[in-house]
Amino acid sequence: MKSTPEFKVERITTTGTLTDRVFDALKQLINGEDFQPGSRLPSELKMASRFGVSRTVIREAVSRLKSEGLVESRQGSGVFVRDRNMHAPFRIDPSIMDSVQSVLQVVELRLSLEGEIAALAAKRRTREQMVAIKHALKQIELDEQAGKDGVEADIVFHRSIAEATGNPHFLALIEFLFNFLIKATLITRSYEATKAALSQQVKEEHLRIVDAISRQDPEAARLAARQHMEGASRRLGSVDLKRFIAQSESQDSH
Amino acid sequence: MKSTPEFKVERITTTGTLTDRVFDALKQLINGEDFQPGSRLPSELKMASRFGVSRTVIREAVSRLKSEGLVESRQGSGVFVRDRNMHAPFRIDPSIMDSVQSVLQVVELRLSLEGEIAALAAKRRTREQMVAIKHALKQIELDEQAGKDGVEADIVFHRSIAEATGNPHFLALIEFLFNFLIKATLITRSYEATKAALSQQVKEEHLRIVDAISRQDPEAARLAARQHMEGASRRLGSVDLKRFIAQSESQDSH
DNA sequence: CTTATTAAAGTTGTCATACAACATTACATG
DNA sequence: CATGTAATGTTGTATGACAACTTTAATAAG
Repeated sequence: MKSTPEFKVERITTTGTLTDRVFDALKQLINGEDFQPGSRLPSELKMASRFGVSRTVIREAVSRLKSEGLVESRQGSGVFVRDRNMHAPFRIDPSIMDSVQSVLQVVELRLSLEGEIAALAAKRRTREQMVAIKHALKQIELDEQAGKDGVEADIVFHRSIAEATGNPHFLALIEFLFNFLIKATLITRSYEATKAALSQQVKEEHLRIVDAISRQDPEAARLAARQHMEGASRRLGSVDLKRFIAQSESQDSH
Repeated sequence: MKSTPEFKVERITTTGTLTDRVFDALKQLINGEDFQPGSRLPSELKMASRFGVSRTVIREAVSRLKSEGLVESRQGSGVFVRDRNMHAPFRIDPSIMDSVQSVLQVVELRLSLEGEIAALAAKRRTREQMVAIKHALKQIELDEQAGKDGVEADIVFHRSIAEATGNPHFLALIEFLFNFLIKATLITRSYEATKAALSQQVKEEHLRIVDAISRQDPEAARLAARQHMEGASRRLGSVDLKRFIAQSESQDSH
């Protein structure tokens, strides 16, 4: 059992509750070089003293670290840094989504996945799933005609395709990525709506995907989905994103 | 502001600390149908009473829910279920990794990504990154000669390719997936090591990937990486996984 | 001296109480 | 009815106590 490394507390400067702040500080500490897997954090009382907060705050912060899979506690013994494990989640730090580059990186990840998702959907889709996909595509059109932004309908469309992969992880991951791309999707769709030619192109791209899935042609589906996402990425890149990102930030600060 | 829905507490039966158990129960409740985004959880005191635990336990559990992005608290007002947001993590439930099908589904997700990663690495890799990739490939061989299982070296190899994408999300996501596939990788490599012909095939697959990246040929890199991962998946599928999964489970129960 | 047993100290998990800071509701006044 | 004040309710934090467990230290026995 490794000894408790030297505990260096830097002044907590972030905003939020004390628990939030201690959690952030401990997380950084653990992700640093001093606390290797297996090493033991100082006792709750010592940490409370070091941070200048009550034991309650420490316990709440440590409870969160446990949820992140970063530590495990053993009653009577202490709190220990965990090895790489299946409990740690995959996250994208929301605070980085204030740069155009970061948005495009997330878009790129999604782009990579959508091609694969469409190919698998073409292989595995059931009749019912095909009906749902076609219905979702139709709903995009109905929403547009009703004057809506179409973002939710677009998400439902892509979700219906991900469901047809029969692999829940594709669905969960794409849903996860939607969270980061709602604003970007809104931007893209707004831009596409300003030009009839673009709008038509997007419809055709969607149709090509659906057609390939219907025909159960994975290669065509992959290609169509990639081309659609690449087109969307290009269209996103041709819009001045900064204005929208500034809005996004003010919205998130409530 | 929506009213607080009816609060139905089912007897907590799972193991772990009370905080763990209340957290699980609340999470299920929130993911159910009664608590829509915007709705308010009962007050801490009421939940403590309902669950038959102290307010401390509730607070610790709610602190975790906040970390999961599932709720937000407003001092003086209450705890509210959040909309879809960028704070919620992507997780794969470790408990499902006890079935062969689930392992193969995670493998499939990784398979999809590795092709895209290799293609991007071929487009973007720097000289230094190319050196690191070749070095990592050499290290696999050295580890095998030293009698090691080669799992860590294999991970380092794939990691070096993901780094060459220049997109941190691919790297982070593939690292995340490694956590679930360590055992499967061990199984595959063990099986591959039992037959000289297989072992040679894997080396050639690796070489083909590295060659394509070196030549900066994205299509060849994508194809080579997909073929390698498909081969690995087939090889994994031809092993009796159940024995190993049983072992994995007993290891995780400490 | 070595080994085994017991006691003491330390640590996490939970409970209870109190107060600060904030929000909501109820009541009184013009 | 609108406005202001008081009362009540809720989250955030601190403190103290005790239970359940682990580790270390002290003591007794061979």
